[in-house]
Amino acid sequence: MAFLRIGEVAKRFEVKADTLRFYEKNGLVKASARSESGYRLYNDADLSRLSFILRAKAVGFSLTEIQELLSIELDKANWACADVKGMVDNKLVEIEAKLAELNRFRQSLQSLSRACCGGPDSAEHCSILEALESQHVVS
Amino acid sequence: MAFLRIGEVAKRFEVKADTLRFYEKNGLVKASARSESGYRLYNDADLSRLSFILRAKAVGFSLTEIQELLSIELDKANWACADVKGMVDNKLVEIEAKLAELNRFRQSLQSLSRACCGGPDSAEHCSILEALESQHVVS
DNA sequence: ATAAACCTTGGAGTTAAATCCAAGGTCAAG
DNA sequence: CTTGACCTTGGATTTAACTCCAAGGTTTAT
Repeated sequence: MAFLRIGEVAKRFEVKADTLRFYEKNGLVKASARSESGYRLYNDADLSRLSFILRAKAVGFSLTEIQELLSIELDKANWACADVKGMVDNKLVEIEAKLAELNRFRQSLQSLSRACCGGPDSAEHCSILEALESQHVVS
Repeated sequence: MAFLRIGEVAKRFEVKADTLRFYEKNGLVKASARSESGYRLYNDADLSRLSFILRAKAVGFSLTEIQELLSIELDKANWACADVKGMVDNKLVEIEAKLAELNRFRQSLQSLSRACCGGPDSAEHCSILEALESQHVVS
């Protein structure tokens, strides 16, 4: 169980040290120890918590939502399984929706990419909007 | 080709009229006509453009990125097919990555949901972090 | 013909999520 | 024993993306 200081952690996860302090201030990750001189020391558990946060952020969750998910972790004993399951299942629904939209978007861009000759000709006929309109679903 | 005023558009797309004016100010969608008295009038093309913007936003693109994609549309004649294809293919790579991450996240939450009894018992053993750790990929 | 519900503009305010700054303490290397 | 790279805190600033406000013009329903 090696301890890392904030700069090292920042480098590994490609975030600013300031961001880590910001996360700590907002109750997202807290270095579980301090050196004699007050330096933050992160252990493996801290790092997986951070990893979770960054991954959740990458898929579009806000810090508030992430905190909510992590709060389950904080005092598991005071949550009923049903609560946890409900919460997680809600997030799953959101994720499914995002996944569907993302797939749709990908399809559109793929069909555009295929339609586009890719050569030096004018892109007169490469229309993103046209490509997307084929999948259009507005009232 | 019916024209809609800003309030109607706002209602249909579930955004604020202010947001539409904001998008116009930032070069994202502009009502293609105005009434005698100066009211914005949106036509179908405007609406599909707006639809594109909102969908792109929903899958996590910033307004700047969206503007970039739409700028292709603006003066297609001055772009080579290769430029467009390159740009679109870049976005596709980003989308694939996001999709992969989202899938990974979903898997984790699913396995957590399955592991969680869902009953009234204490959630002592429902660990989001544990669930995610099984898929952990940090240096 | 007037109230209620729209719309206009310019500009100010808000929120989330950082990011930066200043003033100072710590630590390893030469 | 000092130089340079770290770290600390509190607080200010920035950026994106809205969101609101004030003062006033327009439309529509009664």
